[in-house]
Amino acid sequence: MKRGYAAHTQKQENRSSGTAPAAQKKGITSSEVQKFQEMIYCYYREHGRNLPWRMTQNPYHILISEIMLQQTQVQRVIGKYERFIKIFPDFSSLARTPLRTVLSEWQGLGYNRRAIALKKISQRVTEEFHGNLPSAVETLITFPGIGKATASAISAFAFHIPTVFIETNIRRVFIHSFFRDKTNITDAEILPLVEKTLDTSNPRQWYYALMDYGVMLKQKYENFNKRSAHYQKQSPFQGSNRQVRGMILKALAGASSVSEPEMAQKFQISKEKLTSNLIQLEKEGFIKKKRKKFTLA
DNA sequence: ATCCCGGCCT
DNA sequence: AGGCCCGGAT
Repeated sequence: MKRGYAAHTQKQENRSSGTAPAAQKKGITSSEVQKFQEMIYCYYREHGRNLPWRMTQNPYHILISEIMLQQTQVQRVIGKYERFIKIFPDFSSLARTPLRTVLSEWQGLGYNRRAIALKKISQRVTEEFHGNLPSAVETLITFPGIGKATASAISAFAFHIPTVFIETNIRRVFIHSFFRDKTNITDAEILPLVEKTLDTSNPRQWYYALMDYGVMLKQKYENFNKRSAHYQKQSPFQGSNRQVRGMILKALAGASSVSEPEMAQKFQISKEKLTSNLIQLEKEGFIKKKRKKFTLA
């Protein structure tokens, strides 16, 4: 956990307190803002994580990392990220790569529709934006697989724009620091605090610090996010369609084509369940059926 | 069992 | 607002 941090993190000495005047409107004083920033940055100086996608300003690399990191733990992304950007070095490369090749590389990350989204994003960036990823949140959210959190993160990390957003680590920090004895906390309540405490002089570093602090809180305490109004338990994986879809795509990524009976034999699930999942995957553009055999699209 | 630097569809 | 989409590490 203890590790050196990148050179850019040392620039924090002379950051301005540009958010201070606005902070006094809603229940948090400028001195409270300053104290909070000090605490977060103090932890970051000691324990900040040095992650591969934090070493770059390349919008393509940051996009890949942000999509991979959606509901996927850092440790699992690290290995995949470096290999992925080596094999597909830029937007045009990913845009012209067959989906089956991308999906093969995606194996193990989960939520495979993200691979389709990345390819579509790459195609549109290549065709419509001359290979340059837009920097504005309002534009980024028009791409498939990019919602408000991912768009804001990309905008802050790749373009140094002081966007305001919440993801799971940020949420945990604010619940812990500002809503100690409250339950059912909505993101709408948290968002103004995110805005008021944001270090607008270096949003990239600030959000890195905030997230690292949130990771620490989770390791050290119970998960405060259970007090979020948006918290919900995940449905069981065993026996789910997610499991079946994963098995199908894994089988097709490892072979040129597989028939439905072959899959039924291998997976040991009901024919109805297999068929409905195959149909759904075909509808979503993952797979194709040719002469009774299925292949990746 | 629980969670992950969420998005999308209904 | 609530359900679903993946898979692995703890």
